[in-house]
Amino acid sequence: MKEIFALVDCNNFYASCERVFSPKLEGRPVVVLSNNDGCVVARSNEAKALGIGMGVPAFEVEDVMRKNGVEVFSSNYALYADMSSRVMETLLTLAPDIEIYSIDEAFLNLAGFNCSLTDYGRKIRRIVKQWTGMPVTVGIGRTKTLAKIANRVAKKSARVNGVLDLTDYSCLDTVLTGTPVEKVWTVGIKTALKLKSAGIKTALALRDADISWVRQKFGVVGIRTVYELRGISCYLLEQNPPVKKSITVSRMFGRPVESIEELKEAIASYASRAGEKLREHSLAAGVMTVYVTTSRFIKNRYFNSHTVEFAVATSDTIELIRNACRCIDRLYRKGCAFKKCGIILNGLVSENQIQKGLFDNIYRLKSQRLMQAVDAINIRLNSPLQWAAEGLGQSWKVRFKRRSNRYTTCWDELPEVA
DNA sequence: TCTGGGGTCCTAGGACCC
DNA sequence: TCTGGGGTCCTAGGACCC
Repeated sequence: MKEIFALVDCNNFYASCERVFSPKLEGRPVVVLSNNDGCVVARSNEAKALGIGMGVPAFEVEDVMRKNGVEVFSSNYALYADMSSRVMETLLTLAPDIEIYSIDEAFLNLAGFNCSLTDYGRKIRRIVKQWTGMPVTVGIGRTKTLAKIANRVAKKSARVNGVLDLTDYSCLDTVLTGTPVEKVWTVGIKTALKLKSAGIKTALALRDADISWVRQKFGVVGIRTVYELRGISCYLLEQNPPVKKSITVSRMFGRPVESIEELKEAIASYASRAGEKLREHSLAAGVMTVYVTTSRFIKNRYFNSHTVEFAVATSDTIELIRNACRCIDRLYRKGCAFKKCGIILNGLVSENQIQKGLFDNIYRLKSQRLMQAVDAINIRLNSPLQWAAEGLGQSWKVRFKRRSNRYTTCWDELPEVA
């Protein structure tokens, strides 16, 4: 049986999450900012119409936002993650095989559905909106790449009412002609430039490009994209989330950090979070990299990193913090105004496949029990336990000046009905 | 003054082995 | 004088995704 993919994509996801619990935002321009209220990461259609671009620094659009009364929010990850799982659970009732592709997108396998796929797409839209409040768009195609293109067109064209089915679609060539090559999935900024300089400007031109030339210039990724545009599926539905290969925790600071003590507090708190993530996935890390950096936007940027290998893979927060702080001792440079630091864990292994060490002198069982106890307590507490190394004041912490309430995950912040 | 965070895959090139 | 060839593994960096 031939594959049929539907891509269900939440419209302006973060902005729509804010609207669900604040209906007065309906019809108004809404913008959500990244960590530290730095960049624009989501915009309602009204905000897009004002010319506010994706990813632009907030300070660059401050004037236009103020003049037009744009509603501005800091990122509220607790809310967005919870809304995402509500949407995904709803989709699971509408199609048995789904791949959760990102926080706001899922691929559905619609092969074998004996009905009008357009009608089914409309049903998906209606039910997701009714059950979760989230507006979504549905694009349908014979490959993931074509489903992506269908979704993009459905978002832009009011005529199709949020659903476009490109399987057996008579105007497929017209759609591909109207799709700039840089909008094709897997074609990024560099590849698009190379393609355009070779005269390939649309998805249609890429579909009809010479395959050996594509292989030579763009490798197997390029080949797959061309085949996908031709309706030959190269990317299958992946229902089981792949095993993690790395875990990163990094944040910009709320203000420049110059003292080694504060740098250590920050890295300790990221190491603590990294340990939690390891244990959430029942993993242990064999390798840890710590990096520090000053601003990307100054001339004499200082960036440095240091990697340590653990003799025995670990998920023990105390061990992570101790080693991360040692890394900071090596990386710190006096007089630098640090803007960010981070920790990357690699060499991940399942916690029941840890290779024991002959000369290991750490009492692992004890530390394991301690971590279990800490995790269990933190699940129940609103403000989690902290390690002393994380510091008390934490004035370096990221800013979230305009965060909305965590309506769905925090008892103190439930929506109120007047 | 102010510029996010967390991932994956692929490839080329070096190290190393027989 | 003359210095092979083929294979694997690992890593860093590039490119891309949301």
